Amino acid sequence: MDFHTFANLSRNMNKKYHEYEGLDLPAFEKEILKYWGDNQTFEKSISLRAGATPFVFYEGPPSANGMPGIHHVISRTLKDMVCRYKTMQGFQVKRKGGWDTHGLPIELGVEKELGITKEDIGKKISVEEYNKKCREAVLRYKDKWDDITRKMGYWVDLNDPYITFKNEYIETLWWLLSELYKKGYLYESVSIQPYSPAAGTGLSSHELNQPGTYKDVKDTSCVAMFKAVRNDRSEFLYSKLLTSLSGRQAPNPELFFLAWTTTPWTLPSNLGLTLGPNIDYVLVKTFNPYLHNHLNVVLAKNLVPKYFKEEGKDGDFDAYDEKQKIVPWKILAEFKGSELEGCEYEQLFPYEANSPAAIEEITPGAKPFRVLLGDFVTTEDGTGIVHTAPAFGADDYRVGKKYNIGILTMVDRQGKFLDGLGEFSNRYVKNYKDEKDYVDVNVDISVKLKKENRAFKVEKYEHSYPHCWRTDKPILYYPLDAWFIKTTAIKDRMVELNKTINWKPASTGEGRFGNWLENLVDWNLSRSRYWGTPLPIWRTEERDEQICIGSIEQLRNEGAEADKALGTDNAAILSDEKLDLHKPFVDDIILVSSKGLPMKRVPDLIDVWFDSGAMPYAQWHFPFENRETFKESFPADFIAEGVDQTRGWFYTLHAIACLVFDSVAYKTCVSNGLVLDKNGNKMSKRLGNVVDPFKTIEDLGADATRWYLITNASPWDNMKFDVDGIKEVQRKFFGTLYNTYQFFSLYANVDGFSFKEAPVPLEKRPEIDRWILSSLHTLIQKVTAHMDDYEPTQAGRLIEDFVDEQLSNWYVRLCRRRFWKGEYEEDKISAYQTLYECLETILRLVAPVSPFFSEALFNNLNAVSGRFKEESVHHVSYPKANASMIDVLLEERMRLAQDVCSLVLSLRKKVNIKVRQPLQKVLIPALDPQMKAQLQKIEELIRAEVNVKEIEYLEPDNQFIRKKMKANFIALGKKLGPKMKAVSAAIAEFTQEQIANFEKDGQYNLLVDGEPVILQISEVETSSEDIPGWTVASKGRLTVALDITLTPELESEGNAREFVNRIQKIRKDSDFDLTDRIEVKVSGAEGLKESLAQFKDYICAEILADSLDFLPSIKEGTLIDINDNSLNVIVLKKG
RNA sequence: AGAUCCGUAGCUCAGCCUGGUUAGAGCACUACACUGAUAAUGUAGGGGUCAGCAGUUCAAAUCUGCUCGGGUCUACCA
Repeated sequence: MDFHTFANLSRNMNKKYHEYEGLDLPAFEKEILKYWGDNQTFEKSISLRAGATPFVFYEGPPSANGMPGIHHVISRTLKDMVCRYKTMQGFQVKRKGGWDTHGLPIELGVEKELGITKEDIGKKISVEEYNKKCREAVLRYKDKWDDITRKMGYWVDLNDPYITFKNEYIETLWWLLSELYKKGYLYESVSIQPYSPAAGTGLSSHELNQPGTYKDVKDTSCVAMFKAVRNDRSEFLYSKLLTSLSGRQAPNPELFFLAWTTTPWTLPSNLGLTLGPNIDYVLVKTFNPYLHNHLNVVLAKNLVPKYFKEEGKDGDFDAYDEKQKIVPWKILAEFKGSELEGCEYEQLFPYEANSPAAIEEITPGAKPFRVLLGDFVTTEDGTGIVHTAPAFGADDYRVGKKYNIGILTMVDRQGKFLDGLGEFSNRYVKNYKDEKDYVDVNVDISVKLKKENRAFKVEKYEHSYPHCWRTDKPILYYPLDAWFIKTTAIKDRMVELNKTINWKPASTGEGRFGNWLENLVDWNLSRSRYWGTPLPIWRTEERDEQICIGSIEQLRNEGAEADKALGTDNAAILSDEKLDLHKPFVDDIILVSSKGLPMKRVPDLIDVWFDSGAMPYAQWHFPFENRETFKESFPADFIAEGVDQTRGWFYTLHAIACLVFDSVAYKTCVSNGLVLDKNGNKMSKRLGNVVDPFKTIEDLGADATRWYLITNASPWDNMKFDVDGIKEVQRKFFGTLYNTYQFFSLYANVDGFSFKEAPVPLEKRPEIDRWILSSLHTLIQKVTAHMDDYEPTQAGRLIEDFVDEQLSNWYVRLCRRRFWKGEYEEDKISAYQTLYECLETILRLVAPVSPFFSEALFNNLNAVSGRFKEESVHHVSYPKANASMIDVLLEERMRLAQDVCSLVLSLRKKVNIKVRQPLQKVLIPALDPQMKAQLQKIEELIRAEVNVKEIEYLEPDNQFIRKKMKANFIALGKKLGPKMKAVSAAIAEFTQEQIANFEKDGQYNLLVDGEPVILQISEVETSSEDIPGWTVASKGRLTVALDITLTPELESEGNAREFVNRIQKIRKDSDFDLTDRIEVKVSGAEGLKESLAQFKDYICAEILADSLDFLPSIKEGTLIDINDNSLNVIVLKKG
């Protein structure tokens, strides 16, 4: 393989096209990688486009602390392909790489490695030391990533990547945050967040979505009874009761609200009951199923059947006793949730710690223990009444705040009850400490409620509940301070801008992303971690003054003022050499407020997703540097990542762009699906079904892998990855293309074809050349349209079909003789030029998908022809379709020819006559003049291909063939409607005479169900059914009949052809060169002598023989057999 | 729980948007051919309740609804 030296050679008429020993894709690729490296081919692909319209692409930063997997290869193939395509289309496509370096996975990896937990940070290891470890860990696998990037042929600038932990990067983040702060979009609030008491840490949504965090668990659930206070507000309920008093009912009837919970431990923190304003509720009279006393309860009407058996409805209350299974019940009244708003109830678990006095102390002025209304209430579970503990649920918190019911957090951060809760004090609400004899406090709570006539139903309930993926313990929702971005403020704008984005597939944008935007909540930015971007907010201890820092310069200025006013030593921390905008250093900086008070940084870090979403700005250190570069590269024309990034990177990019710049961040977004194993299972290390991309590329080649990933399924469908599929691509597509190239170079080298002659004008080229060129340009048109539409799968499949079906199996097969026979003159040159153009164009078309193979072969071709001055296929322009070369009729009739040949060959097969045996005639009914004209133009080609002497056409009006008519359903269906069935049946029954009349008149009157129907000839399809006495085959409208009579003349020619075939085999077996002349001696060919003599000239021409002699006998010749005649031949190379 | 994608031959996928009467390809399998591209190619064959049910329609793989199965994402599942 020496193609890469071509650049150093001047063009040379004697230069040969490189011929290969075999197809070894991985070997190709190694050569090409070296070539690209030596020649800076990637860099030049950008610099050569200086001044061209930019096509802006953003690289989503991978995290380099894990190994790259095969799923990374698919999205990167997609990205690379688009960028290469756009480059070839004339755009300048810069691709700045990047690394995501902050965040939880990195921290956890480090903790695992060091064998520590979060609590140890700052104790066993200093924050400084810990962050240093993180910084070392983030780029642990960078080499592997760089390696796969290179080997898969992903062109991205790895020399100057953006790295999210750099001060410059963080400075841009701070600037963005300060912009948000100025707009009032950055605020602090208590929020209810997932929290792991076992680990003592809040959990990010990321952590909550680790595989296996949601587990099905059985919890003790309890329908608690909250006793309504009788007052003016509730009197209307009590009045319903009094009218239905019965004998056994106490004079002071009790009335309860039923509320369900799967977390009874939250009940001591209860402060409200929430009802749906539009939900129907009923007041039901019944008995307590445990204590059997009289009860009156309120619950949602829909849920009555869940708690009351139909048999008990309006049952006999007086006859009830405890042994009875059927509990009688009766609906006394019905009302909307809204009618109950403001009703009060008695606290369920009154203790010291949650006493009204305590509530008043925590939240002065709060009015707890009331009925509230909330839209989130459903009647799918529970009772339609939601027990509301503001501390332990986000909905609860929100509705609680709205009604000012206060907040009680009766559980501490270790997950145990506070003091002052009676027998429950200091008990863990779940078994967080792996205590052997842990008694579930939820059960005890439920038992207590039962005993006190406060539980209506207690049972185990199975549901999926989030667990801390590190400790495997259930999380709880817990109130924590957090900073938010008020994304809800610009929700409508985000929705509006989203509609301008070209999503591939559209459903990701409209459905998944659109819905997400519709249900937007404010972005919780806070993370209580160590390794990440610090929130740049400093404030006084009293929290009455705060500042958001937007640049390093501002921080230095503020720092210097503090140094002056407070005598701090910020200057040391902020010096150029020492500056590090991470913990713990930033936390050591003390600023000064306008009142002269010290301000400390709030301890929070920000969500890492903000890091990546800010990359359009931060990668250029905007606005501190590169203002122009940024302007030219925002927003992106194109991004692509896995669909799992919809709520990740796609969202954060969109949100920040909308918030700060009132713009989209990207115009087109391609989201690819997952890569599953070949059985459709998700790849995971645990299952051991992960595919190693290094091995795949090493074994099978990047090009075949890329081609497979692109063409096997649309990128957004989940793909079942199977290496056998890559092997198929290798064999089928690359093998065929390679063979075609080898075929071309074999003969082009023999004839010295180097495209030095002027192109043969199209009109002078034979039909088949014009056809393949027409098909080629049609292909270019379609492929370009698909590529522009980000539908590479469609484009790739079309190319595959062209290479395999059209170019290789039709054009080359039919044209073989033109390359090896005859002189080097116009027809042959036309063939070379045509095939050359096809190859060259295909290689340019596939270059974005399979960059290596196309580079190698393109350069091989170009090294000889010198048609392009560019040194890489990736620098040349993408082929442009030339409409004047497209001839639709020509393409149509070639399809017709292919069909005719296929039918004739199948007939030959049926009667067992070899293709080498010539036959006299094929009969084809020409159903209309157009069809006949089309067939006549390709007659010669058909005759040669199927080895028949003549083609005879049967005119439309001949009486010879039997015809068949079929309704044209599309045309007739609309016209006839319900009569369709009857008419189509009638048409199918037409006699030959009826058909003939129909064809003659052009229309036909039919009587269907007594009603006349006039059929036009265009409303039916005619085909020939049979030609009596002939062997026929048909496909659609096309029918062919083959004359299978073998005359002695034909047999004789057949013998001659067989003989040629045998001699050719001997030539080949003897390793003769294509051009070697031979002498042939034959003996024992008595039965064939006449045939061979008759076709001697033909035979000699075919086998390049100077003589063909018949001898009485031959010793040591080769014994061959032709049509049951055996003969002995000697084939000698001359000279 | 919600959203979304997917379900067509043993396997990988077309076809569905825009309904039309024998549902196609490739791989694999079987048989027979062909052979100066040969680790290729051709022809033929077997192989399908188009996940299921219901509806709309003269006509449904195709449109609608529901159900089931698989994947993913999301979740404030009380």
